[in-house]
Amino acid sequence: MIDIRLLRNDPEAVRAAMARRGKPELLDQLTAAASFDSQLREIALERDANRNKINELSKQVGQLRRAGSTIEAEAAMAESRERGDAEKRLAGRADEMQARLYDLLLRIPNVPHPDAPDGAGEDDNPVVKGPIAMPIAFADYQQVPHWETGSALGILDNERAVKISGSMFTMMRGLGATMSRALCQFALDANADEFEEIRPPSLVTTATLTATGQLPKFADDAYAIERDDLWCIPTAEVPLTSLAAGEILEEADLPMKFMAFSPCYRREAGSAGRDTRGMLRTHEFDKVEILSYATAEQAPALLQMMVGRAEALLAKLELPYRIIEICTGDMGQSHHRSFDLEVFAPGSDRWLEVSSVSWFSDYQGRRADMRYRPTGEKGTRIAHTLNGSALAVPRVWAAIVENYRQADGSVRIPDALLPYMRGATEIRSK
RNA sequence: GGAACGAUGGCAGAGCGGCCAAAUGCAUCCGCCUUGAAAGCGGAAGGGUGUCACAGCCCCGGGGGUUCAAAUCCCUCUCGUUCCGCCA
Repeated sequence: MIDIRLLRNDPEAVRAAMARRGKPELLDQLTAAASFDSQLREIALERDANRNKINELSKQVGQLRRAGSTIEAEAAMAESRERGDAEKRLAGRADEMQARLYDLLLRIPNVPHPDAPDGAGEDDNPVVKGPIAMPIAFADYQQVPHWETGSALGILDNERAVKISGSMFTMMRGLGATMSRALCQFALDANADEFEEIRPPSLVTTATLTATGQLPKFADDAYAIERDDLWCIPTAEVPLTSLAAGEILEEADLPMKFMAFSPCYRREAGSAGRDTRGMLRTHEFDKVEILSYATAEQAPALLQMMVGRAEALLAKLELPYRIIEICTGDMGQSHHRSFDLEVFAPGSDRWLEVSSVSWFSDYQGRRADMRYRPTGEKGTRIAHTLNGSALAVPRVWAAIVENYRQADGSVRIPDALLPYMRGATEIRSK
């Protein structure tokens, strides 16, 4: 959520920042929120004054009773009773206004960081680094889509995945399955020096999915288990962000860094027909996520650090990659500043987004009610959150199968994964 | 799924419908004492909203109700503990 006080005190600054997202309706939402807010404050003021009077009268009743002044006590009770009706009416209106304001605020996206590049959509995202390790030309034998190589080698069996679960599910077999797990282990091991490993639940409550920003606006993208009022997580970001929900942290403990392996579930409601071949877009996939809680001051350096962490994995896997920054028109709802890492897949002949690292400022922290106590200061502040995919398995798997394909149709295992492959150095058909 | 009990400040733990934002202990912070520390003594200290600052208002798991007045009574939900049932 954006800071309603900031909108109240400096509406022009918020509007100017929000305008950079290029969606005029957002400005209308800001206007509506500001109007609800001022109405709410007006009613609350009146309600509180009335409550104060009731509280005072009630106190008097007790005192008068004890003093034996029954008649005066009766009078105070009568007056207080009358005010009770006004209290009900005012409280009802205030609650209603509060609910409307809250619901609206949940749907308003974060404001972009001043340094985030302007742009209308994904075509305007600037490349900020790379391409790195990009060959001048790819060999013919590399320009084979991973789904062809995968089924030829028996490591990808999407036909049966579809039989079992329907379209847009995938299944790896043999050394393909092993390599999938190897990628996760590799990503976890590479970050274990600084990030605490968490194995979070994959099913979460509505409140948890609201904190990160998926709800209420993007309910169609998530799998719901309605009978139990639970949701399948689309990323480990969701449970990790709510780890400290409702808590007050100490500044001395920040930044806090976590990593988690988890399955990720996505309905892909808006992308029917896209990337239907292979495993570039599936309803369920594995991912290792890294995430930090931080102060506002610590966040920018952490963002760079986390981009560096994700990059290091691609470099160690010796895949061709580049880093792009997300422009204001393409930014996700919760994002304040965001970078994507892309790997080139010569068989699919395209760049694949394999990681997204973002700073959410206090947007998620406010939704999750996650604060910290600044050392030597009174009060609390909303914690900042940052997260990123360390490694999303299927697309990296696909990129490896294409980049590492050899002239005889086999696939060499990247050196970085050798410790996790039970001695296998390549994958070839039996 | 059934039964019983429970949920109060960082933790533990009192709390008669009004004198309760809430005793006490531990932990924390600041003084005094001490060469320094411990002990001892004295003091400070919850969160939110709101205000220039006060005031005011809200918060005793969530929601609802009774009452002039609710941490306290009633209903309900959630969670926890124990026992039973089931089960990787």
